[in-house]
Amino acid sequence: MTNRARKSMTRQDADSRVPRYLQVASVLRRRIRDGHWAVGDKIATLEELEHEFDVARVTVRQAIDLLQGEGLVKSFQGRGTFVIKAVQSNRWMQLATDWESLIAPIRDHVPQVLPSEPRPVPRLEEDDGTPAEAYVFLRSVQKRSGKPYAYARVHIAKHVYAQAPKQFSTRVALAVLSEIKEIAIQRAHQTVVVGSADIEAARHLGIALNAPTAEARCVVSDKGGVVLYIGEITYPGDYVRLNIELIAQEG
Amino acid sequence: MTNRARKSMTRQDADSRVPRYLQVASVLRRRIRDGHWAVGDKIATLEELEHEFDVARVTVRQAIDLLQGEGLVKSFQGRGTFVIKAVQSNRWMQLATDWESLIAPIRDHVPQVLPSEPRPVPRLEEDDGTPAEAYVFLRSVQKRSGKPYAYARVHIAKHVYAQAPKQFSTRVALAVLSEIKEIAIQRAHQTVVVGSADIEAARHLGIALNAPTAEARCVVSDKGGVVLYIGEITYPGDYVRLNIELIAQEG
DNA sequence: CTCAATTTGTTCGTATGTATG
DNA sequence: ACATACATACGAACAAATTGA
Repeated sequence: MTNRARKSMTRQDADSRVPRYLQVASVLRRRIRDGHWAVGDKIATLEELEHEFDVARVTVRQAIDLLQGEGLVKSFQGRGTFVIKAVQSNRWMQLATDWESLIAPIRDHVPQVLPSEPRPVPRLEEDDGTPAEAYVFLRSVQKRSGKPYAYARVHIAKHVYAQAPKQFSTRVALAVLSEIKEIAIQRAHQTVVVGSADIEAARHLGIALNAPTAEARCVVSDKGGVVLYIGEITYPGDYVRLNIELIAQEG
Repeated sequence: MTNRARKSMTRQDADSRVPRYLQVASVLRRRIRDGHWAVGDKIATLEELEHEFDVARVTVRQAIDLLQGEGLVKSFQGRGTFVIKAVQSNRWMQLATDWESLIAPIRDHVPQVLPSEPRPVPRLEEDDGTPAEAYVFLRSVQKRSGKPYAYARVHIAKHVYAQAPKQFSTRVALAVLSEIKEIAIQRAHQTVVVGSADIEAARHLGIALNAPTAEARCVVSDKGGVVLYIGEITYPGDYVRLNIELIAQEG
């Protein structure tokens, strides 16, 4: 590698061994997605991009060839490279921030249940509550128009599961849970972190190993503080969006 | 590439051109981080990993060499590879879900203000409110023990900025905003999505181009529905954590 | 119409990285 | 550790198409 290339590297070196042309490609893809360049626009010239990213001509080309393969842009000799397609309109799987809006949209979803052996209950955190005596473990994939958008690993307290076993294996667990009259939910909370796809998640969501994901962990407990439900749900990173009202609008 | 390797690839092919040994390394790193293997534990054998990831032995070694370079594990001929260091304890920069807990922790933070030319106000969405007449644009980086954890681009309505210009250039804008008595905040909301670092963000946060990030967009408006503040804040993905109470616990 | 500037397309040689068996 | 194949990345030079003066 030349000195010039080295110079532009900082301490991200270690992580940043992702091929340069892929890095460049994603930045360009993002600019198109974010409307920096609209459909019909001419994007920056090879030379400009060369300088901006401090890479060789051929490397920029390689990136643009990728986008061209995706049908996003088209290059014309002597004229430039033009955006010919907008990207992703069906984005955003809304992640809920309150119980009702969490349940409502998934009430009628039909998860595709995956075969699963029992799995030890994930460690509960201080705050979560006290564990139930036994749990049933379920795994499923949720799809929307054929595309998977969520991979769920769910533990349900055995005595809860027993009240509607068929329901739990054909519908979204949280929806079922919310409908069982016999149980009184005292608390439900959710933690969301940015993660990256492990082998399982990559397979079930059809994304690359290590692709960015949002990992939600939802815990529901009853009046006694007993944890009834623990759901770990992985979403592809580019689907998820969270809306949070910090100070709510009045009327 | 051999047939064997090809076989294990699905449609993620396109994205998954990231070198295999890097993919393997991150998965292993993650397992250690998540406690799948604790300090002192022997991790899976080369042979097991070979089969799990369907790569050649040398490729697994390459991944393990990386971790060894990071001081995470150590291999012993004839014995196996052992975890010798836990990873990341100071994780989690809590992202707030209500106004008070958003403000409180950053009240005393001292942002490092970056030079910046004026920038057009980002497009407001339907829901956001009506724009003010003019905005002041500020950029800053927030650090914690030397490490940057947030890169902020902020627009503040000019008439608000004018009430405490010095404050705004030395303290976190939201904190200042919340203290100005003359203005009545009617609404504040925040949107969080999973993104990836562009050139700017990568530079200021010291992470790799395209590394996963959390992108928060916070909008504050006054009684008249005029937008006083628009903050776009980028966090490194592995710092951010959101806690959401869906059904709050009572006393 | 010609000329120069701009911009993409193509090719060569070289070096290093990745991955297999 | 070795031999092999292919991918990534650089720089540089030149070709070909387009545009506008």
